[in-house]
Amino acid sequence: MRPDYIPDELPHRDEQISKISSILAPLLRGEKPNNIFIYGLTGTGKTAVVKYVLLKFKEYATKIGRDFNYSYVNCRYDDTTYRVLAKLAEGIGVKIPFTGLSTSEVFNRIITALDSLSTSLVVVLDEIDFLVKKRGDELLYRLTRINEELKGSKITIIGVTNDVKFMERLDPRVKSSLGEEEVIFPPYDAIQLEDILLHRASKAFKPGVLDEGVISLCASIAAKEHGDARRALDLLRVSGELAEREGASKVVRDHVLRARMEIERDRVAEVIKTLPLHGKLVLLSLAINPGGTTGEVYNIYRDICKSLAVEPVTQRRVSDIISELDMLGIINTRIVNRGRYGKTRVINLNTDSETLIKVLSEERKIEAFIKNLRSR
DNA sequence: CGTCCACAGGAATGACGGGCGG
DNA sequence: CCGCCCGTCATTCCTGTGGACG
Repeated sequence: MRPDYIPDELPHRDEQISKISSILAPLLRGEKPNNIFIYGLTGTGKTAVVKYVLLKFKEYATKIGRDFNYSYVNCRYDDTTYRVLAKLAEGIGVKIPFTGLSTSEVFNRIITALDSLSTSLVVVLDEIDFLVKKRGDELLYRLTRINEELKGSKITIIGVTNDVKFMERLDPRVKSSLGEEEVIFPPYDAIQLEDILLHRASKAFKPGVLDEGVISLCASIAAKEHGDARRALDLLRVSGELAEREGASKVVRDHVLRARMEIERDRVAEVIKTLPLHGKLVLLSLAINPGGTTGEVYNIYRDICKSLAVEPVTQRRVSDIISELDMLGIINTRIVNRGRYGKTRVINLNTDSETLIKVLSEERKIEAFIKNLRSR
């Protein structure tokens, strides 16, 4: 049930699998496939499909004696030019020290190795938007042009992202090269999610331990949250863990509902932990006064700052903090025009305010303030 | 029909701390 | 190893805006 598990069957992704396969087919004839750009929201199976297809290709290629190599790089974790290149080198069996070389030296070593190997290298750049956001598209540009320098081998790039606007930020030359082929992964609907869950559950759970309706409940909850299969699987897994912890003989619907709460609380707690102090204070103001406008929230925020003897930030900054909280999915904002009474944002919580306050009270500075608040 | 409210949100700039690269 | 650069948080100043009100 873990998110990094790659199943041997991927329901409802046949279309994407066959499309990617046909794009990569030239590999089996020893030719260079087009570069591929893959787009889809989180939990739509992008990574699993790409890994799956490459695995199958590798198996088959080995069998028919048409070998090729591939490297998988997750740019969220390997977010420097050096580390991406090192991963890439790893894919063709070139050892690169974890530090000490200049990037151009690594580049040269890769080129030399590729020339002598005369193979095809497929590079998967997962969450490629992270790389570009941090380093720009220079590396991408060089990678797309590398084939011109190579004699023996060819490189194919598969870029994966969930950022819609990603392509717009690219250099046009990189854009046209990377976007030779595009594959889109639509979100799953509730019925498809149910299928996926059934499929996985048959391997992870003993027959009969899942009560009736448990799977469809997980599926419908996840479908409402943008058809994210990872969320659906997490929900089922945590439900199971919850039931196990309690020594229950069956996983019932109630476990799912509680698992949902637990996941939500963990997620919120995780986000809040990394929030800067003023982010937390603004969130506290929001929890005290849900449904308020920016101005109202700012007044409450200032009061909180005063009683904590903290210097408040400007309203401009608070406005940005609210936007950030919105992006993180903790709150919901809506811009309203109230004519004579101005234009502002109405802010609603996405999470139960009690939960928020409970999590926030773990912050030392805020703890006392909340105790005080409670006693009134 | 023009005003003006209550902000949204862009641009320029700066302090600061950590990590990259030479 | 050390300086510089870059990302983050923040300020200041600013222009933009939909519609109720007079």
